[in-house]
Amino acid sequence: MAIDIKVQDVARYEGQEVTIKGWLYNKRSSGKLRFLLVRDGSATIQCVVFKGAVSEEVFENATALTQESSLTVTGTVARDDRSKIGYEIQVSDLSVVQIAHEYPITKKEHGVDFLMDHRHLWLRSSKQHALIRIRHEVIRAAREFFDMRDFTLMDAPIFTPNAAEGTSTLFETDYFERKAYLTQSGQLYGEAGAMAFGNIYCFGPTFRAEKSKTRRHLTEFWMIEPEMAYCDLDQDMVVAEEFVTHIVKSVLKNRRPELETLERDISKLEKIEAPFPRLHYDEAVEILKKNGVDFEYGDDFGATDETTISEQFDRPVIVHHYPAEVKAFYMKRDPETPQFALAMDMLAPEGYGEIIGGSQREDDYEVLLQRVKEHNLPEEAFAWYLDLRKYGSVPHAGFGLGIERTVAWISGIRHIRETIPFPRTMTRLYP
RNA sequence: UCCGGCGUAGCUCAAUGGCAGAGCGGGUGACUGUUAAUCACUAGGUUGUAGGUUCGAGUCCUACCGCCGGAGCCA
Repeated sequence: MAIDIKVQDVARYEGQEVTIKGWLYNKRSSGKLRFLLVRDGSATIQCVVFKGAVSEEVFENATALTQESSLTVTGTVARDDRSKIGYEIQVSDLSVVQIAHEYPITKKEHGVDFLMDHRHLWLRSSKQHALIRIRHEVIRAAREFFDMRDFTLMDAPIFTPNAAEGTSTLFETDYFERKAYLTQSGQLYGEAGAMAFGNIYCFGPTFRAEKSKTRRHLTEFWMIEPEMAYCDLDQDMVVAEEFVTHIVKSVLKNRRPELETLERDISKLEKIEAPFPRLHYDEAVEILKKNGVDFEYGDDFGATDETTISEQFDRPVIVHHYPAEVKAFYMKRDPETPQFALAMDMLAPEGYGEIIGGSQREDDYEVLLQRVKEHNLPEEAFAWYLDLRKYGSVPHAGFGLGIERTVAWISGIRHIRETIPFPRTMTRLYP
């Protein structure tokens, strides 16, 4: 009796009769032979149908199979040096589940728009398969990191009544005759969690209505955001660099074949080790000046500035102490140099840009109230947030890591849209 | 929102202002070891839309639509 197996486990069944359930990835033929490349989601294996070894009906069925038809195959696992995975299956029986219609994605090249229109099918191809599995590992490792350190998972709401940093980039929705906005960040709620549990993290989708059309932007992206009570900026940076190191090491350990499928230069990832270089804003500006960049002191860094800075290092770099003027209202100012915020950004190497943004939060009630007013934010909407400073306020800090940018960097792919199953951009809402 | 590029067969692309083509995919057939198999035959077109210039427009001009890349903003 044949055993049901997953293709990835095929080596354990050499010489045995097995059954695999999958889809036809490709088919080649030569006279009385049919070579069926069958994928089952775990891996792909070549199944050889020889006319003399099967019934006439089975051979006819094998001949009639179209690309992506679903089928089950029974046969003997045999070692074969010509196979990329070392094994193939000599077919004894085969049954067709469904003959696929003409499959739109062919073995030849396709344009991005066409592939994105067929994203639901494109996910079956080897490169997309590898990317989604690396994404899974990044998320698994990220949660593992905080779980191991006894952080409590406390997710933030998606519908929010107000904005953390201005309303211009918010998606507005109808909420029973009121307005609600899709969240841009779980952070403010995370701060409530930190005061309740000490250390928490939240993980979920966030939404930005920015009219950005670059390879680093999505309108819907996933963010993991720890928030820690009794934590200052220095401790925040230590957690951030250990966190990113853990994620990279996990992907190297558990998803090496996928990195190879993507032809990632693995040696670059092997250099990622905490501590990361840290630059005060002033030092980062110095680097820009040295490289002849035209930069106005006091501004935030643009995309090309970030690339110039990160190119100086072979691992992620943390820039801290940004001018308070360009940063969010909730960030605490450095008591010794109040023109700077206790903020930090982590820039990924190889020009992948900012993957982490974080800060120590303002913990003084009067100062925070003043900031809310200065930024013309509705005071009543932030009453609950201000409460956190009235009832046992403590120094606290946190950060957010963008999953898709992290996956893009680790995978070495150019565009962020392939790092999420169904990307949402300014121009893409289908499928 | 601004700047730049592209739009021709199901897909990827050709075509000096002068007969609209190839490869892949589809169909039919050949082949006992193929690796994006190969070979032969075959079907497949309102050249993004609307105007304009011209004897003649896929090609030149104008507008619009769609997509791509970048800037700003950000993770």
